Amino acid sequence: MENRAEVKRGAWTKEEDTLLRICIDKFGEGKWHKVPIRAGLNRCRKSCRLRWMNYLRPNIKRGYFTKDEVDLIQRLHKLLGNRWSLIAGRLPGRTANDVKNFWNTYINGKKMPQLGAGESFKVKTMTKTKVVRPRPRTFSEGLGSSNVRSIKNTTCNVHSTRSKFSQITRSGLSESLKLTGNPSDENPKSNNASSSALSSEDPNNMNQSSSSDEKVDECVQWWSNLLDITENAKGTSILFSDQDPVTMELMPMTLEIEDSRSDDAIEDGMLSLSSDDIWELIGQ
DNA sequence: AACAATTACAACCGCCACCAG
DNA sequence: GCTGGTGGCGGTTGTAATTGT
Repeated sequence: MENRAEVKRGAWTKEEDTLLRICIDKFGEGKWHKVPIRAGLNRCRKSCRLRWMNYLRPNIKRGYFTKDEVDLIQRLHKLLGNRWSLIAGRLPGRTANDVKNFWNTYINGKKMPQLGAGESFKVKTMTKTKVVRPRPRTFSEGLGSSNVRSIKNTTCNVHSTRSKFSQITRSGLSESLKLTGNPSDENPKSNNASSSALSSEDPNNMNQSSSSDEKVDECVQWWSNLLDITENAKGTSILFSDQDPVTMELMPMTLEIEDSRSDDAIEDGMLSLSSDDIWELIGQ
């Protein structure tokens, strides 16, 4: 544990940056408690990690946010709330701190965003929206409605206008996620992999994989698909069919749906949603 | 030019989850 | 099951730079 009175605080000098960079180059990321000693820095582990993650790490993009980035931040924030690390994970080169600062400065504060050269984007006024936040939930307790029981053993098939037909199946995924709601949260070390996986995502290829190496991709696909829903909700329906009992624990959106539906909405284990339902859920 | 106010963002703090012993 | 160490996150603060008066 660091002694606050003894470690240096405040702005980093170039010399400190150099020492930290050399240390990471030599030993790699991680083992942050050893970094101050290895690097010869009189800084706490957290400070070293933060400096590296937010400033020194290669490929960090600095400067103006582009229109596309702003748009993506807004949409992801609508979905995820203040889950800055998750949002930043979908913005290559941007750090969670950058995104958070940007949001607090420009969007939350209703100010104009910084734009790339030639951009004419004007950020629209944000209104309070219903955020679909992933939270670990179980069907067996707490909710207690008949609907919960009726769709307890389900998987989720998502039909969207763009992806034609996408099936989200997460067999094996629950193991890696330990049955909690947020893929990236539960596996933070996969964030980089998630970002890279997104670059090659194929919205038409959402089928499950049994390989453990591809679990991260499935996590990404889950979020991608959810985002897809928000973009293409017109004419979208979500259907539940009998399968995989753990799947629903990873589907907070369906839980939201479930909570608000009447018994009539479910027929033969299937729940259909109109586009209005979807828009309501995502706060449009 | 001097000072005040505002902006931008780096850095810190406290908390939480996970894991090993 | 408990505890301490660690990594990671979101909220908040500090402060240098910029802008306004």
